[in-house]
Amino acid sequence: MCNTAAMKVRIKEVAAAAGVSAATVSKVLSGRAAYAVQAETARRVRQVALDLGYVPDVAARNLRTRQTGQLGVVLEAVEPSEPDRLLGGLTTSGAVRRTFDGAIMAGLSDAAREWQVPALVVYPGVGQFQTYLDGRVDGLLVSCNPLRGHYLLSELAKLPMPVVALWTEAVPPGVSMVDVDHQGGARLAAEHLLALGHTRIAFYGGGQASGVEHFQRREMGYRQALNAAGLTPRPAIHQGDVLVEAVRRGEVSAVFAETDLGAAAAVQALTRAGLRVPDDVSLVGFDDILGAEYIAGGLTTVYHPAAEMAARGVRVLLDRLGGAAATRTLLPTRLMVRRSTAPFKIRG
Amino acid sequence: MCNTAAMKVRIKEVAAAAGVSAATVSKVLSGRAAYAVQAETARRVRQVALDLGYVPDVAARNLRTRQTGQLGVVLEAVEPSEPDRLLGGLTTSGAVRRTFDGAIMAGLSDAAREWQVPALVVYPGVGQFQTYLDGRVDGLLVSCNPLRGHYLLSELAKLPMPVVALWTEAVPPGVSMVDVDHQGGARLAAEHLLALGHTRIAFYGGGQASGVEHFQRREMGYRQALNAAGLTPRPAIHQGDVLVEAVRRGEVSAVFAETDLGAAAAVQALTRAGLRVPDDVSLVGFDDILGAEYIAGGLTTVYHPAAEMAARGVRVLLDRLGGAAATRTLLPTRLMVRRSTAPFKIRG
DNA sequence: CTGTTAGCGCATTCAT
DNA sequence: ATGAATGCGCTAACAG
Repeated sequence: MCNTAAMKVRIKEVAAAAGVSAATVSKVLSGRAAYAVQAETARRVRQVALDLGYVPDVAARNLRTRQTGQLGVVLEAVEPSEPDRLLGGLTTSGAVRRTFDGAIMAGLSDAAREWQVPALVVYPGVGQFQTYLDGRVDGLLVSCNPLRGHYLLSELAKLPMPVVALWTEAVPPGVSMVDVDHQGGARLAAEHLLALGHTRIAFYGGGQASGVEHFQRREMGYRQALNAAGLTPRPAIHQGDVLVEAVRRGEVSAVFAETDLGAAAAVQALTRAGLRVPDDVSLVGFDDILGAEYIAGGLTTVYHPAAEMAARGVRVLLDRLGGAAATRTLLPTRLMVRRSTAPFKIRG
Repeated sequence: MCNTAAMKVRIKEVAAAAGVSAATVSKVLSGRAAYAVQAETARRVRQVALDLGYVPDVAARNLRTRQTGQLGVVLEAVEPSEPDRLLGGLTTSGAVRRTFDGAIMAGLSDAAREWQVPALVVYPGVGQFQTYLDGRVDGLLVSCNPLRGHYLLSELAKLPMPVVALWTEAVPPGVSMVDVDHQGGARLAAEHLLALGHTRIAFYGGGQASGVEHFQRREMGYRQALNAAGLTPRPAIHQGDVLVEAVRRGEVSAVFAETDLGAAAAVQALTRAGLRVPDDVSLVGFDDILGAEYIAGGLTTVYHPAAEMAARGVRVLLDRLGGAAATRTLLPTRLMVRRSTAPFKIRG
């Protein structure tokens, strides 16, 4: 039976209805055994609280206990009017990060549910970092913008609360970090192409020049795999027409694109030039974006565990709140083999 | 100068340092002119507060004022273990809604920033709807899952706080609603094809059977446009091979796909059958998803203003908190003409 | 115009 | 094992 009147019930009313004091109600509902309330009393209090639809007032509790159990979420992606910018040689927009943020929120929510976090608090503006001292949250999860995360992080690190950075490996001391293993994922992609017999493998993307940490790591992984196979990686290709020429000349039989969107752009350039994937050239992407199964009839790509990363971030933050030291975590990726890669064969 | 020690400063300390009472500090920082504090005193107080890095404690303020200024966000999409399901005849996964939720969060954040909402509160589990009575939020924004939104909404409508539903038109009385004009968008798509001279236009998707409100509206818009042109809409096509056959037989020269993902699937089926877009058949999608410019070399589609919808939701909720009545809003869409549509011509 | 007083609702002493 | 008293930090009402 729940009170359908929906008027808010106070602890005093529960106490009165149960014939005990407010203190006892508080003790019972705290759930802590240390308080030692008689079993029968506890049962009755719980029943009455349920009947009355009692929900403890969070503001009062937070004021009293000086903590909230709430975790703050800083989504840099949702900063105002992010200009379109060049990523991996491709013009993309805020849409990329919005997609990413959805996965982040899903992961955070799942983990919060699992670990009984009562609420996630999203501050709309990053604003003054002092804002985070308003007592709304006990700790902070920061989904970093690769292009700007570092300055913000160094500010947030000064706060007297634990901070966990997501999606970057470059964090100040004392800040925990959870990132996807971009380098390892890139290695997986390149090794897949090597295993198919390809030796002329190009990296298609913005390369080091883009200045994006993740993309640099992806390129490093690619180079690492080729080096390990005794091959000399060729310089990254940034433009579709250059790629087309290289394939035409037989200099390239397989391509690892920095991102799935980059792979889609590559497919478009190749297709317009009359080249086919995977018949004329094999192609691997990175991210496994929505729709990847429709790129080149099914893009082989590296799954990017964004939601899992966020979920892990919650766990890491809770551990820190429990007294653990700052940690560094790299999440493994997974190769999704589809139809855009094929064994190497001499072109006829 | 800001206090780098980051120890929390209380209102009393600000008051002492400024040589006034705590009440005066409160009045000054409230910003309300009604309190009439002497200009010089106010200036001094503000300066001291800044110097000391004073940030008012939210828990205390909320307890005293009995409100928080915070808006609750219910993202049904991020419920646990959403199973993959059939949407519009296509198997999609939580990835679809994650993408959507990212846009929602971006829109909410932008609007919250603009309208000075201090924080958005995301409850991890939908749980008991009574939970929302915990005093964390003054009102609720509900991003509805088209397949389950209605039951939850009817529960939330009972809460003694304003509720704004996003992404559904079917709301209980007293609940405000903001949705995208799916029907109008579909009309735009169909009218575009009609204007290009097409008369044999198919609807590709799950159709009424899918039970998804939005898709039903999209199909209705399509039928409306065809009827208005004096044409009789043919039954929706749900499967790629059926579509291929219809095109081959010349029964269909243009397709309006329920979603961009559906359009991508159509492209795949058509391409495999040797049919080309737009040479053999024109194609319009809906949603303008990330990567739409790479579908069929650039998919003509209807832009789905998810972020704008969310932003409007914030405004609507704030108005309700200000005393306004519940409202219903439909957001206009926009046709994105790219390269997948071409004028009708007899096939050679 | 400014200060004093009095709680908001709860969790925690410390008595009993 | 339970209850009375206390105060978390702030703002609203009132007095001066």
